[in-house]
Amino acid sequence: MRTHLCGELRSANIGETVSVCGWVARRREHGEHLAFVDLRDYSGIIQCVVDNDVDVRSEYVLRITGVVRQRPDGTINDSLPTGQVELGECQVEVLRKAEAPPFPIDSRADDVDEMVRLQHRYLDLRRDRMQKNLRIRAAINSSIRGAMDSQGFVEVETPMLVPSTPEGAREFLVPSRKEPGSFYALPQSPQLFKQLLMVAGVDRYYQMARCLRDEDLRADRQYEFMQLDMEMSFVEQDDVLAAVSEAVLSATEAATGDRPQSIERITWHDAMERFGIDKPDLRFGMELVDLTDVFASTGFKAFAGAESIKGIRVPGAAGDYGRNKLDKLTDHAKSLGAKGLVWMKVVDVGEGSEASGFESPVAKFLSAEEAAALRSTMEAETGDLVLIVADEWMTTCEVLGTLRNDLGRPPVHEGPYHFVWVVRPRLAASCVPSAWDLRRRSGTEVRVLPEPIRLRGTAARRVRSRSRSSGGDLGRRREHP
RNA sequence: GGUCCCGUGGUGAAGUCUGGAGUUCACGCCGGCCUGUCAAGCCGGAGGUCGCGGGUUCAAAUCCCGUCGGGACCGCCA
Repeated sequence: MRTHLCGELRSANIGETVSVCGWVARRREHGEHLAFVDLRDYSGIIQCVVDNDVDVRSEYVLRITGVVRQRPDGTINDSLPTGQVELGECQVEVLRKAEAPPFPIDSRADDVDEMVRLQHRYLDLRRDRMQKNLRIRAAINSSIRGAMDSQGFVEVETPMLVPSTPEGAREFLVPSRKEPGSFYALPQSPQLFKQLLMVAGVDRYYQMARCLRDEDLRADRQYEFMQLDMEMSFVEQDDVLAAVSEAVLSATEAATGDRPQSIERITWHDAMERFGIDKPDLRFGMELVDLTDVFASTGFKAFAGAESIKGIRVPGAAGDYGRNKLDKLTDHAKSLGAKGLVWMKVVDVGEGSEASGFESPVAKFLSAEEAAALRSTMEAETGDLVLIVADEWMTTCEVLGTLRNDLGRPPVHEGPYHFVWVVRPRLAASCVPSAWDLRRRSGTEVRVLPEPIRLRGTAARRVRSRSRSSGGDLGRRREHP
């Protein structure tokens, strides 16, 4: 019925007689015997030159047979991949007429109420953006399956109709026909039964699993979503990370066209030290800088004796922050648990300027040596804004980590992606054994490190753009851990 | 379970606080003009139970109460 897709016609096709099928994206009339029809299919748009007495309107389904020809000088459209050519001598066959659509079938529909889009889902999905979403998703799933298959994983689907499990999110319930009053539960996570597969010797299992959770919605949360679930036998942590990394890198390549070199690894402790959060966004700098040594013997009361003093440098931001905004930042820091926030603007040293090189309410409490050491340690330059917190280690890290994200983070979807494994998570909130507050589930294999006593798990989580996107752990499998 | 916001021609908004004729803007739609446009241009036109119900008022899109629908957030989310 057709010889080409609309979006694939190029200069190389000039002179060929082709047939294309698609929907009328737009019609531009120019007089009695000239009109342009933009025909659209999932691959793109091709401009067709037709006689104006042809009765076609928006979203009519057509088959057009014509000759590919170079567009006349001055009429080339660089914003279209097919913009060098057009279809002439067109024979137009109306396959199906259409009513005027309730909303534009292009990017303008992004602003239309979602309920309206859902009422006419077939029109919404006809849009370029939605077509691309469907195809990217398919490509990602395919690449993940390829990566898992090539590493010897066996895809096994686990049951959807199961008994309820006590833990976790609320489950959707399905009434039983044969036993009135009884219900099946739909799995809120796929790992039911998968350990059976390990015990049975399947060795490597995976599943593109649908998860169903009957929890209240949020903008980024749905009742159902997909997870890559996997389980491996006879392995150490490196084996697990390597296997998942392969799937992640393949999926990224499928989605973006670029394959990251690798996924770097950072310990939980380093993540807190450098970024103040256990899911750091590595797309930008502004790392936390430790200043505890700089102020080890300071006379400034707010710093003296603090367990941890750290700072972040906001490049060139001094001019953007007046007293009012800085007061709000300080209040924000306090609401996050800090005792206070010290801000310092970096100014020129020398004639007519602050002798310390800092403009700040607390500059006068710093010695010349401390000011110089602060400046060099922070690698601060004129015009920068330096924010300092002195508190208990965890508080210092978390407060500055939050400020770092608030002040420096790019928009969520701004690439390139920067993946990182966070390993050796801290399992307890306190280092005092009597106050241990276990933060992860009990199945995790625990290694107790000496001096000082800290619990370290073998769990790992993968982070992308500050969002946790995967996690897991090595379970206890030995008689005596 | 809770807090807040929004429902106005097919679409998106303004009008609501401070009541006074269904008023306005952009897009779309219909008709006309137009031979190189490309989210074409110019001229004209049609199209609305202001979500629904009740109340206040001489008068309600506008104020009050209720209700339905949608959204954001809190709780919740191994």
